[in-house]
Amino acid sequence: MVRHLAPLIIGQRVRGVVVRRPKVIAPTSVEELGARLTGARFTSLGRRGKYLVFRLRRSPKGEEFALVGHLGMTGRMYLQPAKTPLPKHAAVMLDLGARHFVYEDTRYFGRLTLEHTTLDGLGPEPMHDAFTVEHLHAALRRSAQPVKVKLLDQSLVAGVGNIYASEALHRAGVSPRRSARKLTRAQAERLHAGIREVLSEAIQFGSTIPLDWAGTGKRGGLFYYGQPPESSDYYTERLRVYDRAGQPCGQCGASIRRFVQAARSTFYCPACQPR
DNA sequence: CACCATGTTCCTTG
DNA sequence: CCAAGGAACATGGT
Repeated sequence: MVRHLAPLIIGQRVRGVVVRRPKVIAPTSVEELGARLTGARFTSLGRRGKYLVFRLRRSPKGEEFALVGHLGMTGRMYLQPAKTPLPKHAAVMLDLGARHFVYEDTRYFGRLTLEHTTLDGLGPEPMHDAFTVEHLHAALRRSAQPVKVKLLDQSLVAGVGNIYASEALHRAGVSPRRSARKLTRAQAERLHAGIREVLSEAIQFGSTIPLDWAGTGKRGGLFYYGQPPESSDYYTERLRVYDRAGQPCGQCGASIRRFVQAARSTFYCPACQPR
């Protein structure tokens, strides 16, 4: 998403701001967001964990400030022609002149705010050098929680969500039920590799297929993980366990199982990931 | 009607 | 102070 949006918005000037759901900009107020953004230009766009970090400044030599976005589970961010009406669940719209930047979110779990201190609590980027096997192993040792639950902790490593937590554990051959502190060094190594593999492939996948950035397609915009439609070369199945309960494991043929941990679904292969 | 959903934060309990 | 568990947030799909 960052790679898609960056060239579209960098250099663009915000002419106006419309907030339809004040909740998503909290604790920033509607007045504050409008005052800060109106007249400012985007200078860069980056990402930290699951957060998008927009940088803007109000004049060529003015001080940069950050606008932080998060998509929650159903968020979408895209540009559309200025004349196109806003979607039903548009949360925020930034008027860029000929085009409008739209943040829509059916469940309104996401954010687009000037508040950025939440970034300080994030763990290392999984694809950066700071995320080492040693870091992962040491961080896991401090908790008795099941390893799957710990992978969702964004202070341990930033950016692994519920889908990829199950996927990474399957690649590592580690049971999601295993207590984090009981992982061996060898398991931590495989999990470290599994996390990087699954994220690399997901990013590769996302940049290879024509994603529906406007979220208007049937398969819902940002990414797709269901059954591949009959006549499409794009949507080859890529998830090995997530949402595949009852289906055979691609590695061993055993039936994939689902159970609930910390109120989230976990999927695993009982044969490849024994307790 | 019941249950499920890609996430985070807040509250309570120990 | 911390860890852990559960509810809350809000809407739509099955």
